[in-house]
Amino acid sequence: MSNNHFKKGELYSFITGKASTAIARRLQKKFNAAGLNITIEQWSVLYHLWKEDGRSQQQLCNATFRDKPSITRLVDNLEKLNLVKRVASESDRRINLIYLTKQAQKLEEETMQIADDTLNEALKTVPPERIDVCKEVLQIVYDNLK
Amino acid sequence: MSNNHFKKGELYSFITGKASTAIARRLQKKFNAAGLNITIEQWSVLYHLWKEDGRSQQQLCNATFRDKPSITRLVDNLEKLNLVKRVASESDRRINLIYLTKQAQKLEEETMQIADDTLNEALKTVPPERIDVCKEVLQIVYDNLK
DNA sequence: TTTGGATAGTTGCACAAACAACTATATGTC
DNA sequence: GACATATAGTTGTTTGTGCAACTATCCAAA
Repeated sequence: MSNNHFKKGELYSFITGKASTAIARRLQKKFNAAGLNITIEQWSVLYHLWKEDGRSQQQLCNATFRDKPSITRLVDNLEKLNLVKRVASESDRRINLIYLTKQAQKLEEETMQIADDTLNEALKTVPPERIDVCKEVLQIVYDNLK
Repeated sequence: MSNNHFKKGELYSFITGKASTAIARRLQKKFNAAGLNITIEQWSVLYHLWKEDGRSQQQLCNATFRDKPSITRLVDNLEKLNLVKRVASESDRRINLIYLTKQAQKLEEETMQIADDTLNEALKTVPPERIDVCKEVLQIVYDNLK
């Protein structure tokens, strides 16, 4: 019978995700301080396009764990910022393939460095093996619920 | 020198908080399925009022890790739902003390049970000692950045 | 070949978050 | 007491999220 392990006082942070909220806020502040005019959510879309350019919006939904309207609007805003371009698929006209602009390609290195720094700040006092356990637990949580 | 421990592929989930997003969504669905007409964010405010009723909005900001405008609007919406009432402090007229209504008091048991169930689903396959490590790491992250 | 169901994407609406600018009240110092 | 400063809360704007309803396209079965 699983772990009736959580006392009331403990469940709150898990649900509200205070840690990831804190990380995201710090990262956003660093982006702003660097004069980078993008949101964390926009960055999370770019992140997956840097890994593989030309994904469809639906693929971005799966990758970013967002629903279709959210991606529609993130892509809208990224297009306004001239960071991506929608290109209709030739083989299936329902599909938009999303491509990075040159301007967006230039952002990869700097923003990844900032993200790296942010995580090092967040985790600087945590031994690597405990980080690994934490990552694994969060992955299991995600797999259990997704 | 800290842990240059994160390879690119690993930092994404930490930043985006996929696990806590998944938990929150599942909890929201369960609230909806139970006919409970409240959001997770509203619930998180009620949560702290159940622990101690009559807190000020500023205290709720600190407790929920939200800024003042966010709390103003959450309290607005909770008031519309007849779940809390703003009462001007006698000693300091800048302060609103927020009190639960009878209707909100009735929600505590049911919603806490649902939250408990949700976390048990999320963590059912995770050994307790690993959960503890994960909680500690997340707490440290929060303390490092808050 | 038509038709019915699935899939990709968009739009409208309500709610929430972050930031800046604002009002009102309190407090400490001269 | 007057003034500067700090604190509590509100409002406006932009951005993002979740849901439902919608359009367009594809595909498979009759």
